Amino acid sequence: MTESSVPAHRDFVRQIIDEDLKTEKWAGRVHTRFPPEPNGYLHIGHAKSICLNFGIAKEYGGKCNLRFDDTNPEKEEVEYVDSIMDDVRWLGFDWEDRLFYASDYFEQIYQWAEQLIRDDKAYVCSLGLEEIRGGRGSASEPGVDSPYRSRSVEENIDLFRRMRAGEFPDGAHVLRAKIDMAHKHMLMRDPIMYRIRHTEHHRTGHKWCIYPTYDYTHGQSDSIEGITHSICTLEFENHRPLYDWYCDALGIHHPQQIEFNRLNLTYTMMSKRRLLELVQGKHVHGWDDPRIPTLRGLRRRGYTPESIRAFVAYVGVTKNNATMDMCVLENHIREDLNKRAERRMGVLNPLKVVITNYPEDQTEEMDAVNNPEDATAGTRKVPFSRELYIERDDFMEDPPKKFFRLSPGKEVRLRWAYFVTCSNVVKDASGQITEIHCTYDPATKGGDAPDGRKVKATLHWVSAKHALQAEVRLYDHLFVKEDPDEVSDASLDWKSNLNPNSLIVQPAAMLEPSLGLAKTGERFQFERMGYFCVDSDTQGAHMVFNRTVTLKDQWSKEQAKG
RNA sequence: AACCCGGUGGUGUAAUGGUAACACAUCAGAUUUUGGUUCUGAUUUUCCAGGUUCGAGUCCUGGCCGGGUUACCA
Repeated sequence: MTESSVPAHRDFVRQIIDEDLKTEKWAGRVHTRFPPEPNGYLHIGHAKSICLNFGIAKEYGGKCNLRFDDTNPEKEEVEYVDSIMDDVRWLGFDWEDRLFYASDYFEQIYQWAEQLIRDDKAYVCSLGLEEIRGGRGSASEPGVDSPYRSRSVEENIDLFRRMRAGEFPDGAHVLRAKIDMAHKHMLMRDPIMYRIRHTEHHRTGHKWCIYPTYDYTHGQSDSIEGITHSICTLEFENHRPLYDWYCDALGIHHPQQIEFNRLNLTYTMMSKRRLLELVQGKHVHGWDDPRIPTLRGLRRRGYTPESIRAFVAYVGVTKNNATMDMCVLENHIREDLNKRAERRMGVLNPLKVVITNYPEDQTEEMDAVNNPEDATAGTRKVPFSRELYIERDDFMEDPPKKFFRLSPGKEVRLRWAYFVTCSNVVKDASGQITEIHCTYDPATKGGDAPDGRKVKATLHWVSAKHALQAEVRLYDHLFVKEDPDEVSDASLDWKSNLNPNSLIVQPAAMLEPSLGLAKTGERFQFERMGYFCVDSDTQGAHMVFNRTVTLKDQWSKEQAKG
């Protein structure tokens, strides 16, 4: 599972590359690329592609390019370009000097289009959008040839040049490949190569008013960059014949397209379109909302790049439709943070405790271990005094059998401090517990009983007068269903499965004072509660923490059983 | 519907014609100054039917089921 170890198992993509190296298909070269369209933010599904492409390049001593697939000016923006570069770097990958844009190749791609026209493999079609669709036929019936299919090379070249020159309005003409209107692949029935769009492009401005389509751009871009293995997701499998057709028709370097399965996760969704809908519909607070699986969201939530890389390596690469359990992702961040995160005490839902036999004005500094998994993390001092806060869930007046924590007459350990026994429960007029009274055993200082007696539970606590009050945001699954698309009746859609409790804010959690020094992004384990990180909303003394993930919790499972 | 691709425990991934395995999840237990961590054990698997073979999860044929595609998006 560790990412440094060389995996014994070779997934099918690596097996293909092994074979290519053996047969010297590419003269020993391995060159991949990660080709995002800058029309949205990257999510953990993209992380799989990034790790695969950059990872393979690294393993084989090859190269991986970052290339923006920016052929549709209507949807693409610089904002996305910048965020994508930032996310790829954050994940831990480096494209060195190989930052490219498909739009850099527009001139070459245009010249190749003229070449195809001259070779009688492309023509300008002046049918309208609906007519083109209609003419394409259907799965059961072949399409019919466009009346413009037999235009002369001269007329095609003239028309195409005038398209480029801006003589025609949007939609007046398109350039189509001349393949076969009866082909069994609908995609091969004279696909569109160029469309007229009088739209400003985020990089080329108004230089172009005709833009090439994905199919007529992607393989050519790969070819120009000398890519050997063009790795993409399964939904492009159908496009491979076209990819191959263009490379062959042009007679240019012809990379091999390989398709792998995309990552799906339970209780969330990866669709760019739906993520956009969540953001624009204000169902979440932006692209970096810690509840959505964008890389920025996960980052803000407290996920480390290491944990995401390890997770992605764990899920593997196949051609199966696969949905990973969210708990597997959560286990990876737990595993990472268990080793690295220092422990602190934080009471999320405070209940006042008075140690009645503890001196009024006394304060003691207790020694606390920072990380039991890492001796080099050292220790810290935690102030202890007569009035404390403990977790409200750690006390029950009338506990069930398997409840080990504090209840009347029961003795528990306060971590790194003393054994205490509950002597009294104080309630308000409505019967709400307002505070509890305990006595402590001075002989148990530090948390060990010299007489060897045991307690069943250890509680975290914070000294009331030393406590740092902070806002803590508790996150849960974005959706209540494993599969957000599962709805009880057809009038409902996936949004009806949004979890109304995916964010619960604790405005006044009580934290141990050492946390006041924590910086934005810093991660801790709040003992017994989970892993937390300092949110970017932190302003001076007003600190905000995000819960990355809870600790595994046997007691909550016990409770769920009823 | 057509075309393309897939079906191995609950989930994901191995086994590359030779004993079906690993991880997570679930359950039970041990250890524990976190009901965390760690450790031990248990439960549960080759879609179906034929064929080839000494031998099939793997190869072949036919079915069944699931997904993708059928855009002037990528």
